[in-house]
Amino acid sequence: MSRQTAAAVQLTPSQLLSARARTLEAAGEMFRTHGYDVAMEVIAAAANVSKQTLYNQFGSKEDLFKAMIADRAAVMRAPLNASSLERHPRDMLTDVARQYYTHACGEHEIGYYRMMIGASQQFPDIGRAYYEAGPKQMLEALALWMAREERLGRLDTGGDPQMVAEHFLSLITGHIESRGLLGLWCEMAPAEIERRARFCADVFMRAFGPQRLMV
Amino acid sequence: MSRQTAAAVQLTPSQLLSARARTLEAAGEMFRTHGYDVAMEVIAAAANVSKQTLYNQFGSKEDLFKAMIADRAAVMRAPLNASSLERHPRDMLTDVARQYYTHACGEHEIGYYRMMIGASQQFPDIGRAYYEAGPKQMLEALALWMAREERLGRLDTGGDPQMVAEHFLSLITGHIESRGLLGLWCEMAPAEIERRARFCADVFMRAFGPQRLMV
DNA sequence: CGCATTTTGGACTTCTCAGTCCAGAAACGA
DNA sequence: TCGTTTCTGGACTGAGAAGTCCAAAATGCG
Repeated sequence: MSRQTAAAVQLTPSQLLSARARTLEAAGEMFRTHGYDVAMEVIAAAANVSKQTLYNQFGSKEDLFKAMIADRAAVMRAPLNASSLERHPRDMLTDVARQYYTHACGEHEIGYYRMMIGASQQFPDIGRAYYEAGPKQMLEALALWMAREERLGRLDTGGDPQMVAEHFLSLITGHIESRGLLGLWCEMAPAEIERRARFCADVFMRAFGPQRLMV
Repeated sequence: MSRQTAAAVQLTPSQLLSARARTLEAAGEMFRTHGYDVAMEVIAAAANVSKQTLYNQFGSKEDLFKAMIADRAAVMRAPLNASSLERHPRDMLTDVARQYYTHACGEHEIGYYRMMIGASQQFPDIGRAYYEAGPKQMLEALALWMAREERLGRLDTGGDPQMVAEHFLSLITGHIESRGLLGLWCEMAPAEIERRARFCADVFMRAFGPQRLMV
């Protein structure tokens, strides 16, 4: 409704994107909140575009959905930046957990995840694509880092960094994700985030720190 | 098709159930494999019943769905039986993990879980009901047990058995569940189940066993 | 057996939604 | 400025599915 005048008044970030990118973003938003069943007319309205244009640009609903997924995949990248690689394992792990609790388990992200899960029944290849673009990346980066730390004698994964990395991620995400997916959302206060992040790192260090003690 | 003659030949368990229970089971099967979007006609066919009967008995699709959920909820019960409560923590925890890997993360169960997640967007109260009938029960039983073990000096949860129980469940379920929900299913061989179950119990005992050592 | 209830199949209505068509408006390139 | 391309909105088609109606068949009960 304010599309014509907005450019003259103020440019929000989304208005700097190409028309196609804006359309994909709106589509993502609609798919996220309404599921795949959302009507094309609704998506068109949300994107401030006519239904015909949607079909001109993307061909079909299925293709629009897949284009949106592909667009999203570029966003999810392994958040293990080089700078944090040099820190002490405990700090590094606390940071990973904190990153997750702060950015990756909000209502939006869980909404996308829920949508992917729903879609993976209808389009099986989408589930795989999402896994490989998201969790798997993260997992591999973490396993690589752990293998290196093990060689440095700062961790002891018993020679299976892959499995240990897998379980560290589980430790962080498991329960929060379950609750979020079922729609039981409760925002975590910063203090709670900090407490949980430290807790995960502590558990991990007690189990895989260098001075392991058999119980 | 074989409904009329089967009774004379052989009674499978499902044929001993009441008509209503059989209908609900078939409905569950269809909802699980096709999602909430299955046509009522399809459900009727799967239940060997006419569409009209479905409406006579359940009123509407939504009501049928909710009746099916309520029926399922009775099935999921906390699998912490009294007998295993007396065992050493490590054995007990290994057992919990083994139970999960053996029974609770198969294609069927994950399918139901996926369906609940999808439904919880459409019917928000269903997500909560499922959580409280399933994961929450399990969690509370585990936390209770941990608190007792802590009083006996066989565990050291640092006074927060609730959070520790939560993270133990995460440890077991997290990654397997993620993969399953996205449709990446890979059956685990018994040896793999055993290895993972022991691994989880070991991690836990190293972190929360009585002789904790600060790293 | 005979009456009441339930089930059946299948036609029917109504609604929603993917996808198409088209004529006029807008945007764009030279 | 002019011609081409793209976008728009709104009507339209066709398919699929929820829910209803009904007369005939089956089932159950006294």
